[in-house]
Amino acid sequence: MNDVKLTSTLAFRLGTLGAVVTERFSARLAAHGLKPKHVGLLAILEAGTATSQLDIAKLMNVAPSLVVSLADRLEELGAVRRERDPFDRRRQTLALTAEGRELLAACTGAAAELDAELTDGLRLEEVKALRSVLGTIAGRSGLPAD
Amino acid sequence: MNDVKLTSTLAFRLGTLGAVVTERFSARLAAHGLKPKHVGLLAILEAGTATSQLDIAKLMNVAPSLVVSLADRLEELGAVRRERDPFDRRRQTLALTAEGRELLAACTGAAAELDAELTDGLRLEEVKALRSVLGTIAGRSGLPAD
DNA sequence: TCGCAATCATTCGAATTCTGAACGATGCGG
DNA sequence: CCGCATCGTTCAGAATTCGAATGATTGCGA
Repeated sequence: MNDVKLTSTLAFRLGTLGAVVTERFSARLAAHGLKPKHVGLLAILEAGTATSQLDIAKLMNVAPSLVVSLADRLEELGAVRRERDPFDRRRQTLALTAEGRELLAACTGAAAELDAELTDGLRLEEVKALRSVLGTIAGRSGLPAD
Repeated sequence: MNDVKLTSTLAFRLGTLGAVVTERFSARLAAHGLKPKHVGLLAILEAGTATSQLDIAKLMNVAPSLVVSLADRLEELGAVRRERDPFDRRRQTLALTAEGRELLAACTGAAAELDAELTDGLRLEEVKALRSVLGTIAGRSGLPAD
């Protein structure tokens, strides 16, 4: 008989740990008036992976209508400008403003702080290995790998 | 200047990856009529970490009222029996039934399958290291460490 | 022993988050 | 020019979770 513990499976652990970490990240982001998904959108814009709202929705695995409200909020904060694509006026292009870059940097800093808490006491090589393996798993799951 | 990418922070990656993995786990669980939290509850019962609903709620970082509906569902499936604690009749203790054990085993198997998909192609030592590090991070975050 | 505050489970209304089905505007092939 | 697909938007509602109110029970202090 196989007596694997549920709590030691990656599936369960990544799920629960992900929820806890997101919660903590979200708490830090609250100071900036943002939620994790807002920051995820900013990161996509900075990476240049997508600019139209529909493409962003696909990258984020999220309904296009959700991108609308995320963009609304970000525009309200001056982090993002909405521009009609002149070559296809159906498309709304989202452009990162200078404030948007600052905001993203601040939020990335918050994430880095949280990282420091999470990995406190761990050996550097362990953390590097962790990042590396999570990167490959993420990449294989359709998420950005680096 | 520090040009850390948001997507490479553990905070963000654990969050997004956790969401994706939970989604996939949830899809497999649907065949058994359960959600991840139901299975988490069953795992707590099997581990014997808590039996009263309130203690379970604390362990799961969840409102007591949510445990009620989770337990309702599990009782409905015959996976769990509700018994009044004879020494404190305010307390409802949840007891795993034989079916509950089977169900948990099946769900743990589903998680293990998912693990295999996630770690396919990775070296065994990498996976072991991943489990180990995630275990310590989880333990430090108030989650079961093994 | 009586009464009162605390504890536990439960119910229920509400907040949050997200999706999916419309709809209008725009682009494109014939 | 017309039908049809695409994109953004709106909006109703599904899903999940919490928090406050309630009732039953307990334990404690006077």
